[in-house]
Amino acid sequence: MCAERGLEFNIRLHPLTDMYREFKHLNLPAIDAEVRQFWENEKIFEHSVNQRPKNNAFVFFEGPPSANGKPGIHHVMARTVKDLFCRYNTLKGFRVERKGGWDTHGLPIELQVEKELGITKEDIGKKVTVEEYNAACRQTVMRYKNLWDDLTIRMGYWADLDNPYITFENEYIETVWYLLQRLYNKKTADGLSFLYKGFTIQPFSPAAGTGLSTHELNMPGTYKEVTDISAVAMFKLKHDEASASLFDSADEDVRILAWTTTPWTLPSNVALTVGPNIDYVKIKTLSPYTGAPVSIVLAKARVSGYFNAADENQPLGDFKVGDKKLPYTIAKDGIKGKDLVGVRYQQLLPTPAASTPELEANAFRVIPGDWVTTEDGTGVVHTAPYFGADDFRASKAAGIPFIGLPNDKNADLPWPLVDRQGKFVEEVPEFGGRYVKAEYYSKEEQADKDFKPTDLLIALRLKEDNKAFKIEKYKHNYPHCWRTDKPVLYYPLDSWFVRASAAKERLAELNRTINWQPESTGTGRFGQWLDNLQDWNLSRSRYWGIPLPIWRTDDGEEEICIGSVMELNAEIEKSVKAGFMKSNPYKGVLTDDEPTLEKYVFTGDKKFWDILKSYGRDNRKNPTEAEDLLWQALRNRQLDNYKFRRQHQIGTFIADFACIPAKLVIEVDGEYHGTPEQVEFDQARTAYLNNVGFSVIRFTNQEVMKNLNEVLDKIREFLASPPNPLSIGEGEYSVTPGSSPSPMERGLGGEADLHRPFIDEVVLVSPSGRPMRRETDLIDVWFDSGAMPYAQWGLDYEKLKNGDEKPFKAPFDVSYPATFIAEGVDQTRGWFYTLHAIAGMVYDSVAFKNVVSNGLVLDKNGEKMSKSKGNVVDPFDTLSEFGADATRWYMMSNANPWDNLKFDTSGILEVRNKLFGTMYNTYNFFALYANLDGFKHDEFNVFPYEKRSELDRWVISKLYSLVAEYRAAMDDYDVTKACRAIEDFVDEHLSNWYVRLSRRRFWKASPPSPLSIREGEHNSAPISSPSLMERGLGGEVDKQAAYQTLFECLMVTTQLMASVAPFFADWMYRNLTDPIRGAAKANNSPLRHDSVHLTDLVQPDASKVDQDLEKRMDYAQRICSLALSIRKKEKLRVRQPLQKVLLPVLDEAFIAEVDGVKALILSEINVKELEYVTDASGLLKKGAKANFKTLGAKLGKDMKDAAAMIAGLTNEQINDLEKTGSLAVTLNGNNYSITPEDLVITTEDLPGWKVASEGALTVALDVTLNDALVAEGTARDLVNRIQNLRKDKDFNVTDRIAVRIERHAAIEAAVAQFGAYIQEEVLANSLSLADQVSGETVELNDEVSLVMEVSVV
RNA sequence: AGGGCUGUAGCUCAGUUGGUUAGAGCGCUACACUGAUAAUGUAGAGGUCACCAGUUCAACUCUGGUCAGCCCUACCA
Repeated sequence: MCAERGLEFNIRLHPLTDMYREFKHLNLPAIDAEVRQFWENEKIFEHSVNQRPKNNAFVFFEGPPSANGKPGIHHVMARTVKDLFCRYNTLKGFRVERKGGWDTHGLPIELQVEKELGITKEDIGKKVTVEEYNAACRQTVMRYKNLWDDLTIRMGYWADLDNPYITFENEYIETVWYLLQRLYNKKTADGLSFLYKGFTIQPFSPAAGTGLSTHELNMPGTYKEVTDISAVAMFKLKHDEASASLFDSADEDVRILAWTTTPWTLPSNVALTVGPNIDYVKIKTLSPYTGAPVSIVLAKARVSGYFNAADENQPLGDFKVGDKKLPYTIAKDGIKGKDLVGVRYQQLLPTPAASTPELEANAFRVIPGDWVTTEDGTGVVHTAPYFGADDFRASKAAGIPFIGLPNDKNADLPWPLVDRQGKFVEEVPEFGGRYVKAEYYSKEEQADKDFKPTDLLIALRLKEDNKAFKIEKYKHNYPHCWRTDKPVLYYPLDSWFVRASAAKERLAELNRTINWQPESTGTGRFGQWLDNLQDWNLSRSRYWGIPLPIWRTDDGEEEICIGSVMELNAEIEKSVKAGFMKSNPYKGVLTDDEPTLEKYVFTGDKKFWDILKSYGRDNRKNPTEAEDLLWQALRNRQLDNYKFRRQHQIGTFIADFACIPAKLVIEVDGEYHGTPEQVEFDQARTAYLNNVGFSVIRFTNQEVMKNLNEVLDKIREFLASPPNPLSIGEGEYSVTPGSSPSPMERGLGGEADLHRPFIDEVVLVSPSGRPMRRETDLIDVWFDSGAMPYAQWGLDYEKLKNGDEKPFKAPFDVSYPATFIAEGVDQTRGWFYTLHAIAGMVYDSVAFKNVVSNGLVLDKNGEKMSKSKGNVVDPFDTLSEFGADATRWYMMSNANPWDNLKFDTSGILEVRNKLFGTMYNTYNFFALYANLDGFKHDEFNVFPYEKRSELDRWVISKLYSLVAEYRAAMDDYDVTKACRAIEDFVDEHLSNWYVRLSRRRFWKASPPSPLSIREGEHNSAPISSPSLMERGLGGEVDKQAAYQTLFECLMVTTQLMASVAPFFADWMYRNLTDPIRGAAKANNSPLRHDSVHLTDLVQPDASKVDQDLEKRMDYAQRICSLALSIRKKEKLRVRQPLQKVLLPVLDEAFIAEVDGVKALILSEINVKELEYVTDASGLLKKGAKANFKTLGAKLGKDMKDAAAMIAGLTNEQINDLEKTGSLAVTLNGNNYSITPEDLVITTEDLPGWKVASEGALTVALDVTLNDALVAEGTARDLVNRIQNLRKDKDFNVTDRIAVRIERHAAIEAAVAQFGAYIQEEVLANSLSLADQVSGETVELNDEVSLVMEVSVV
């Protein structure tokens, strides 16, 4: 008996014995903790990556999270997907590097900072400086980094956290600049740059004086239902060649109707847009407000919106202004939109100051637009390009000029007629100076009884001038500025764009090579988005983000786009020479020859490790005077024989002098240490060194130079009585890079920062010698994330100088493009798009080959989780309660990752019980007996498969079918399918069939006892149920086979589970291999690895799969199920043996197949004989049903009649058909020949037997009992009762006992005939009947109770 | 508004190229088993496959439309 059995679960990393560990309970969180510790101690993650060859990479990109918010349960979901495919491919032998990353820029961070500082955007630069503001962002952005790291570790997400890329680092920013420069230099076939400045119509809040991002526009409550004044304006046509067909006579007043909900845009109207394929009509009617006769043009489908059919063809003369009935006549029908294109009209509300010849020549005409509909309005869209994005596009496409006040800098882009405060410019007649929206006036002004919104005034003007057809109030949703709560205008703003539209086709083409999971996201959401790709607006007028690296002269004539810090430096040097700048603040930043200590130390990054050393070497060569002086006194163990080192690396720092044995660091400060940043840096350094056990003594240069002896005395003093015991000798320091506070944690920026405001101070010189200033925009943070494949490595200046197309640091060359990425489906147009767009445009490549987009995590009622609803699930609580594995498995198996998950912890419980509980039980079962028998798996002495029993070979076959299925699903990135296949195997096949049927094999022959029946003698035992010999090989050999089979099942299943359930699988693996690992290591065998995550994934092995065997076993399972259901119906307990089961023969192979599993069946259903019935017996009554699949194709319309006919076939007809192989049939005059394949033949009945059937399979059971059967049943009941007593009394499994039973007629026969059997089963040395027994009273059945005495001998 | 996903048992989900008895697990009910035992097994009840039309001999499956939930993108005038 294992020493550990009976003890509570305890954590132990290394087994004390060479036995299999046994456990009392399954405790997944405890397993997590144990394995986590093991991974950390043994650096399993690092090994799992490093042991794989570099030239066999599976490339994964981490979509960086932003650490300014807390992680949620949905992150567990997303990261599980990422983690498991990385693990899976590691097991397949790939090297899977997982560089972590942090997204640090963006509006959410800025908004959070503004909230915390209590400021608005307008205050930046006033109440706080840009520098302070950005410093605050820098601090905020990593606020919850610790929580994130904790989650990463606890959920078992393997990623390199020590070495992340961080988007605010100079090196990252620089690489982004490089990419932008490539876009800038890239030209379309027409010579247009891929990075250009242009006008765009953007949401704009005049009240706040700022543009709004789409993010801001999507904030809750932004869209409000408002009532605006809408106008249908009448645009009077000019009579010319283009419009001639619309005129009946030259003096006819023909007008086009157009509807608007923003009348204030009418003075800016320059075009009318019609749908080219929409039908329009000309109607003769009267102007409703003036009564003047007019001919109007509008979409035919919209006529009913303005006219009542009853008024058609009524005399016009009857109408009086104010009448509701407006008579009309359709004067011309069948006008297509395209017929209207080119027709000119008179400007509706002219602004003389805005008039230009260009405008007169090219504006005020009808243009086409595909987006025009006839759902409302008139089917004609009033088009004012400055105030509508669609309008803007349509006008541009049609070559319509813009309208506005003359712009002397750019004649093509006149100033809008509405200014940035939302007022009409003064030059607009009648309305100049008025706010275009009523809401922009103060409450008092709006409350005035004479107050009229501008829209209304314009509408009234139109009415008066006979230019309005209909004025009415209109309710609709309109976006509002979330900050000021006032309506947003769409307004033209200067922006920098990426000309993505020019790469549209290529991007779509590249997309078709990507494997999307699910596919529909790629073809649907993403594909269609690409098909309608617009240019990418990069500009953001914010502060905390990557600055646009473009400098321009004031007139915009000369400009430069900077692609690296190296280039920036060169340009700054020129500028310094030209006198535009005093000095170069970026000197030395990021250049290879001059790495700065601060740069590398602050990033907390591993890559500086080596550089740090060389930095130290360089310092040694160029000591300061004071350092040199001190060194001369310390070197060569001069000072009390202590060995000192100079410029020595300790952790993440270079110490000026260090005495390792004494754990002392001596710093000699130069004058340059006076700046606040350096003081802070020094303090941080001291804190860090103290933290790792070093003391720091600090001297100034002066102290050393003037009083060297005093300095030396102080050092001696310290060495004499060091605060720390001299416990550590010279050797390794386990100081991990990254453990020092990094700048993001400390909020340091510094002058060499490429962010605003520092970069804004750079003024460059143009080729013609004029100053160039930076375009103040930042770039869209999405560009940051899309640039990560390149920027995570940074620029390699050597490659850059050599003109390398991809001048990025190693290992970029083997890390691009990604084999696999994963992220939430909400990233489709975010990260997925930006990755794709940049890769496609810059390198004509995909950025990723396979992508899994996962869905949302909703609460259990299917509602979105939100703080306000209070239904947010804390991932840490979940992990603590259920463990990482059950949570991960639940998330992957419950629904496809791309479907939304209704997160319900009862689902996790289910997974825990069903899968993990079953695996655990199965293992514990194995361990219990393996320990009892001293079984150890021997990798080099595997019992040949072909000699194992049917049952063993069957489960092995199932196992390797599972391996194949699993690998296929995983290779297809379909983890749900893979998980479910494993669940099915573990529960259905391994536990419920294999282990259940094998139980006896493990305990029966052991321990050896005088009374136990040798397998070979089993046939002579009174019980005639199938022997072990029949089931398998029997005896010790069979037992070894059973152990090995079960071991293999557990081991392989464990390995398959390892990707999704990494903790449990490793725990299981180690439990299974602990007793043999020593030997495995010595032999270098497959199980030598310390962790399952270091092993090689089991290969599919077709030779172990036996389809026929699986089919046989399937018969066995179905036959048993049917037989048991008969027992159930007849109320015959399974312990009661029955004499015979009958099976009608289905086909020729049937007998041979069932014979193979006959023993199993008989044992399982406790029946003595199995007999096959054939036609010849005459017992069978057959029925037939049509096989629709084969017959349907043959018969077509006659199918229904055929089905009825076949159902009516007699026994003889069916037998005939089977014998002759065909049956001629005539249906509805058509002749057909029916073959046996066209029928499904079933056995309907076996007269006189109890029958059950499923499909074609039928089972009949002989339920008659005789005395012998009853006695045997009773004997088994007795065994059962005695075993219960053994258990109640807590006897050991191996205890021998004596049994005395009260004499009773009901059991006499059983004991007389089956006494030996009973003794054998219950390990009884004696069994006797007595008149007087003192012991427990046990119910044998409803009528009989017995007293039994059971005692250990 | 457009695009996408989803809709099958009380709940969570399967359902292959269309084929006639639509499955699994959980839950529920009943029973069995009792050397895997705080386990396990068997059986039963439970369905208008969201709705409507169409194609077809035959539709959960294909087509069109409607409805509902969710996501993304959105000033349709």
